Amino acid sequence: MAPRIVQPDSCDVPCLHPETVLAARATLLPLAEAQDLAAIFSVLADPTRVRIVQALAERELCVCDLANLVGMRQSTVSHQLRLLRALRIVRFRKEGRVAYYMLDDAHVGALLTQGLEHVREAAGATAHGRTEQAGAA
Amino acid sequence: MAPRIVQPDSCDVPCLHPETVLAARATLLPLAEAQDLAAIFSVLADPTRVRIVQALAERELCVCDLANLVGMRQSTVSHQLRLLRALRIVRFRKEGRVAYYMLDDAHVGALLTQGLEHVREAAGATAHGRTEQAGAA
DNA sequence: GTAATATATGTATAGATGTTCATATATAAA
DNA sequence: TTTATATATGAACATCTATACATATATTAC
Repeated sequence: MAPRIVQPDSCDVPCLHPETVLAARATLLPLAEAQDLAAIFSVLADPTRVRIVQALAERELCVCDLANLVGMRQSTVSHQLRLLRALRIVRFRKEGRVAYYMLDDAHVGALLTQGLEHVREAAGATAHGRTEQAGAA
Repeated sequence: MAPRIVQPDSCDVPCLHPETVLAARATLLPLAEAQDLAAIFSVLADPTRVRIVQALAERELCVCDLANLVGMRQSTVSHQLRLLRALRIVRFRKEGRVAYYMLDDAHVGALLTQGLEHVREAAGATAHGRTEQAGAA
């Protein structure tokens, strides 16, 4: 995300409203916190993971069932589950050689639900990347 | 996000619990919806954008002030603002040659707030990308 | 023991992303 | 008109990411 960490002493442009910036800086999220936050949202920033998380929010599923559900390779799903496990988003119980995954983070489930409401409200007016040309790009 | 769109007819692995999968498929998010959702979360999946959005949630700021605030080049901020504009997350008013940006999407602001609560609750137990190795990626 | 199978992991790769520099555009000032 | 400046945009580049294939590991069945 940060190819070249240059981060100049302050900036390359002059500050038009130094006092406003100073005030804003007082409530600016610390970088570390911004990174944590970004990390959480990154979890749901992928359609496949969104589906996995949403599916697991309703019932536990084994890996091959998940693969069938989302229509992707077992290894693909396994990689995503590893990521979700590392972030404590999901956990699993093992029964013989079958691993049953379930959600382990109510936060993320709640975020997903809230996001879903927004998408359904907006209903194509806002964040589409499909038919509409998503803004004045 | 989908380098090779292979999407086999169903899957490469057998289904251990066909009925469960069938049930899950009934409530599975349609791909389009999952993509919209992922797109929204992608907005906040970057620390710089998180900071920009959070700052603009409190007050309007011009581009160069924002650049100073987040410690990045003017062009960098401008590119991010373009993205945020395209997704209707922010809007701006122009006064002379100065562009004052402000938040234009309460949804995203709310998501950010909710996410922030979670981060502060978890307080380093969950989604860090710093000292802990946030995932064996 | 061997064979079968569910899951995990190593590696490769195409595509996406965030940042930068250089430059264009637009507006104000002289 | 010329100059200065705030913002936007084009292009390049390093890095990250999501997927796939191949294979390893673990567990059950034989």
